[in-house]
Amino acid sequence: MDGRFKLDNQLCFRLYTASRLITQAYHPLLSEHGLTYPQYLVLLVLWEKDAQPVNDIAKRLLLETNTVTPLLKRMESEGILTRTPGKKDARQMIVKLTRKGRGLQDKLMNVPETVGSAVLCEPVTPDTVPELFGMLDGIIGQLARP
Amino acid sequence: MDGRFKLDNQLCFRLYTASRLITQAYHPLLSEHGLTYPQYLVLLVLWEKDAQPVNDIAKRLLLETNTVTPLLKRMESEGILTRTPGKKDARQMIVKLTRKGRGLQDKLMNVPETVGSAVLCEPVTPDTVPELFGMLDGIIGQLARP
DNA sequence: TATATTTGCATCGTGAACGATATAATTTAG
DNA sequence: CTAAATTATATCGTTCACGATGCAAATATA
Repeated sequence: MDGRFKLDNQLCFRLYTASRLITQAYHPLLSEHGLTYPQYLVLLVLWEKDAQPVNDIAKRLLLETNTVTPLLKRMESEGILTRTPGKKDARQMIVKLTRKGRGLQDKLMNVPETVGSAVLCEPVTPDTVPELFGMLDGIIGQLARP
Repeated sequence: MDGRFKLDNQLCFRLYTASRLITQAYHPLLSEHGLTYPQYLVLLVLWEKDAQPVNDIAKRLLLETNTVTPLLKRMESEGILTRTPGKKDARQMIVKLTRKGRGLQDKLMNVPETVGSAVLCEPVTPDTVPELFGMLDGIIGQLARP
């Protein structure tokens, strides 16, 4: 018996599962405001810097525009943001938060801490989280296509 | 400025991205054999123990049956496995690999190592991987609903 | 042994991901 | 100044995830 195919030896399965479970932890907090987790990520990007073209948002999230475009259109129809053609470059769609989109920040103020504390456990503490960040950043840097 | 909403401070975004990127790394290796990554996970489960009911497979992968059922039906139509009603309990569908499903193990023999080595980087080495495993298992154990 | 509850699986609808492809605007070359 | 190449975004098709719901078989309860 080789062990190379054992599920319990797979890094990817752990990442995949941990990612899914944390997303599930966000779900009740976000759906209360009509948001999904990827939509929340878009909000994080736009709260940091408003009025960005689709491409910049996609690059920041390491996603393709064919994933982000429909997501933004759903958020637009919810009145969270607007998509307007750029003036300098008519190909670009500039994405801008509405008042409602900006206002969501106040309503979600407690989300990061709620989820953060739900994740804390013996091997994952404020002390060890930087180490975890470092390893995940290493993997991401290794695999992200530039 | 608070920092709580900074994308770069989010554990979940890192997990989500790392998971997606590793799955992408599997993609060319698996699609060559007509497989997706979740289908590969099902194979890992069945290679370890063949002839399991849907529920056991779902539990092992921490997925719901409404995710696993369509996935298994696609694999069935590819001739990778069979689904037959259980004899003791007629509600259970027993999932069993075909010769083709078992044979895939040989064809995918090099996959774990290929992906594994693609992920290795400065902060993620054979020495530090157990630490990463421990932290991810901690998070999963914390969030998995029993 | 009827009836109620639980269990195992399936169906349905929605929203991602993502490869492949299309389209229009911009930039570059000739 | 055109024609070709590039860029920004969008569309399409397939496959997950997953909440909600349905249904039939099995089990528990009265």
